[in-house]
Amino acid sequence: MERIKIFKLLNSEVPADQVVIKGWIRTRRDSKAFSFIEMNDGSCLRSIQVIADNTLENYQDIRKLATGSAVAVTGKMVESQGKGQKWEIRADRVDIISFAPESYPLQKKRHTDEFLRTIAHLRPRTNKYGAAFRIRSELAYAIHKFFRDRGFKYLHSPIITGSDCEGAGELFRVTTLDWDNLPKKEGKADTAADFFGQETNLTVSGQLSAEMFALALGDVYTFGPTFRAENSNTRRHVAEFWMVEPEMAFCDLAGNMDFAEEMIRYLTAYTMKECKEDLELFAKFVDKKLMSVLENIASSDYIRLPYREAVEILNKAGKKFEYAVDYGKDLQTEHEQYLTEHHFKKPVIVYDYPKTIKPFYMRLNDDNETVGAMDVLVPGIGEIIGGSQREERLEVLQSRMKETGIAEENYWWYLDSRRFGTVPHSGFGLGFERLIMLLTGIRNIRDVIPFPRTPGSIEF
RNA sequence: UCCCCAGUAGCUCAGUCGGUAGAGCAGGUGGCUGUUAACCACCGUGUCCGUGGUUCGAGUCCGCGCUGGGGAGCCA
Repeated sequence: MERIKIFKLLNSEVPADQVVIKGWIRTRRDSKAFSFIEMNDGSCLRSIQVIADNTLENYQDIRKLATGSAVAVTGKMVESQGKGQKWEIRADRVDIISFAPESYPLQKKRHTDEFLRTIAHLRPRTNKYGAAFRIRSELAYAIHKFFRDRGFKYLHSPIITGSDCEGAGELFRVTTLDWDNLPKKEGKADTAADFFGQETNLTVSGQLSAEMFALALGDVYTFGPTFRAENSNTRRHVAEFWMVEPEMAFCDLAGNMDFAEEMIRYLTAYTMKECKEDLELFAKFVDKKLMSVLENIASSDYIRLPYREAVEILNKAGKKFEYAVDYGKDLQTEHEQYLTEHHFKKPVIVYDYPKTIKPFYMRLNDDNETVGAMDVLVPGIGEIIGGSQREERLEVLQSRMKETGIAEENYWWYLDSRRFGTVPHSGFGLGFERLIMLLTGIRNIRDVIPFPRTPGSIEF
């Protein structure tokens, strides 16, 4: 008989004569005449209750089943006599697939997130992490659906790159050179002898590739892993994370902001609808205000605020910041928090930043002083999206590269796009893990990615 | 990288003024009950993160280190 998933059984309207379920035991409660077994197969948050009668031939072994053991149960699904659940399985057979000994680290009680990080290979078996990673999976699907419904093409941008896009942080070097016997040239590693004949790194952004394809396919997006070798130790940073980067031809900054807002709203509403049960766990145990936060993000209009006005608001705030608010400096965490959590109490899109604090590819505004950049800031997380209208004018781009010390010869192909049929275009990057944090209320990024990579830590 | 905090049983923690450690949960045994992270009784559990020092004596005080966490910077 074919196995049926618990998710399907629990949502059934009618009883079933014979079903087979396979999963892991969460807890067992024994009676004189029978045992209650809570079984979970990961298909949903809820477990199903199995009644194992003491007349079963292997009942003595069943009594030894501890939390974490794997079993296959064949039986009838009937209405539960007890309170607390609609259905339960009356077992005709309980086949033990494997035992989990008492050394199984997960107990039927709450563990700290810190402890669970040390057993990241087992934590998806807990309610909380199971829910988080089901939501992660649903969100990945929702992202593809969102773009596909809007005619976007999915671009696979390279993971190994020779270019240092936007100098966005430290890079991970990729090499096949023998580190114990490094070929040298003039005292330095001879990168010409390396696999690609030059220095190569893991990508920090697929943006430049995406721009090339936006100017061919119209609207594209990338969605894949990204790497930053920054030595940052915060609850919002990991060295390997996933980024969503749409790039849209014939789109200006206003269109870019509209699209970013639409996307976050869509993904929030999608999660509220499709991940209801799992979300309720977070609303109950992680962040009591989660549902009203999500409601706010899904339905309110986001504030649009030029950088200059943001600085004015902060200066008039009458609040003493640790870092002074100064036109020409980037907004600090405390400034972003003030705007999103105190002043507006909703997502804020800050745009038109001074060119001095932004990379070369952002479009220069007519004031010759600011660029068409935009950051979406959300309460609790801070920057979740960073994007811009790209500089499509060849000469302006070239002079910006000169100003910022970027060598043109490495970007000849990028400049080609401005030589041949250049058009206004825009795009942004959304941190996938930060989105999951926002939607679940989980406070640490290490808890929304299966196996987090942080400085000095890559156990799994 | 900087600042702050923490590290005691498998897990979560307590440990007073410096006198060699104890609760709950988990585990084991028995009982009871259509139970709900069940309940009751009994049983076992320690490199007190490491290292050096102060002291008659250090889980406790001091130095250094390691690990974890929070905050900042950088950013998504």
